[in-house]
Amino acid sequence: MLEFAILGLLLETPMHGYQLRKQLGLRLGGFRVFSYGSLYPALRRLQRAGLIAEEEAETGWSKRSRRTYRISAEGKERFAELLAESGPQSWDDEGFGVHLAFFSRTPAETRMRILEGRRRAVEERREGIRAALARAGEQIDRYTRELHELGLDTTEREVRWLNELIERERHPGDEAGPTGHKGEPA
Amino acid sequence: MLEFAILGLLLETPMHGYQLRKQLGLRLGGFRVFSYGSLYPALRRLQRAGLIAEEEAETGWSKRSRRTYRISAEGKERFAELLAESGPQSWDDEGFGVHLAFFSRTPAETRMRILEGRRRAVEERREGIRAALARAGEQIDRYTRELHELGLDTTEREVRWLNELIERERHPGDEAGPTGHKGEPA
DNA sequence: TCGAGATGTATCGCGCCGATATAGTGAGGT
DNA sequence: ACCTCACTATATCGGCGCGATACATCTCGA
Repeated sequence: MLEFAILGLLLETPMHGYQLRKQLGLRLGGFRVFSYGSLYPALRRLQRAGLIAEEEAETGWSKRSRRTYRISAEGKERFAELLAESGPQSWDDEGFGVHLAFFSRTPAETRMRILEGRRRAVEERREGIRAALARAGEQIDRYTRELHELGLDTTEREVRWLNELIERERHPGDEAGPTGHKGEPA
Repeated sequence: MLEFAILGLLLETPMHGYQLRKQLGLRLGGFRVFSYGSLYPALRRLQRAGLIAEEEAETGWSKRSRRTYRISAEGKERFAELLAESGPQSWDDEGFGVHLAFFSRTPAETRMRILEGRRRAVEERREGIRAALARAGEQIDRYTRELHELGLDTTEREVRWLNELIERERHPGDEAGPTGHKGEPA
């Protein structure tokens, strides 16, 4: 997932590690932050695989060491492949978020599969919570119950949110309304 | 976190790994599921540390291998320590959820610190999202914006939810109303 | 001038994940 | 009577990401 995100960012512009991490945080909207302990190893993996390359330091560097990375042709291919894929890793919290960050570049068909897969995953989580809430009945810890209720509310909202996105995917061109994503009847 | 949860469950009743995992899923309401690849190593760590012990198979087992674990005196002490602690690991999604699952056993003072720490963490995430939304302005990807808006909504709700819990901690005894956790004025 | 804070790269140990292997148990169907 | 399927149960492996930590440079204002 990190590698996917790195490729996506480097596709737009070359960067070095530090910038990459900031951009990652920005693009992912704080819902996910990767640490350097993940980032640098990931960069080396990508480099070893030939998907990214270090840029030559054209400017006459005095001291300060920085390595600017640029995506390679193979990297672009790989990114396109990853973009078109959908599977369990695109449905969990993290994978979905990262995929969504590059959704404009994602083929429409894949978008649909990811959205529906995600919906299924969230519905399953919701049912899990419902089950726990029901099974535990009266004897359940008060705080746990509250947490479950929050979880229920959150998952229900996300399902509704996904339904809207899916609906819009099905009827493109209805995007006229200014951010009219609140106020649906049900 | 896993070890904390295991101790908490074993405090109630001895169990073997498989049951432990199911209970974990149930108690945590599906918001968190630990895999066996985490569970069994954790059990061995706890056993090595002397916090849990394997029960002798009293019943004349024929074949089926199962190991029933029971919490030790040291384990109980350790659990009490963990219960009373609060720190960054109690404020992230996972840590908070696990802590909450044993909140009834948690000292009131610690409950307060955890609740407030969590609120702070969620508020920070919320501000991170707001910043990303503002900074990106108009040029931001449509889907990313939607995701951020969902995240904003979710974090705002969680803050409100936390405020209610905190308020109730401050005024114990007002628990009369039946699940009246919806419909607060602000 | 000098120190704080941002920029920048890097590594280490460890916890957790997903996949996988292995196998006993119990209920239902045919 | 037999078979198969789902469930119960334990265990390991490689790999990824985390938090902590270390180190060095650059920038700007007191």
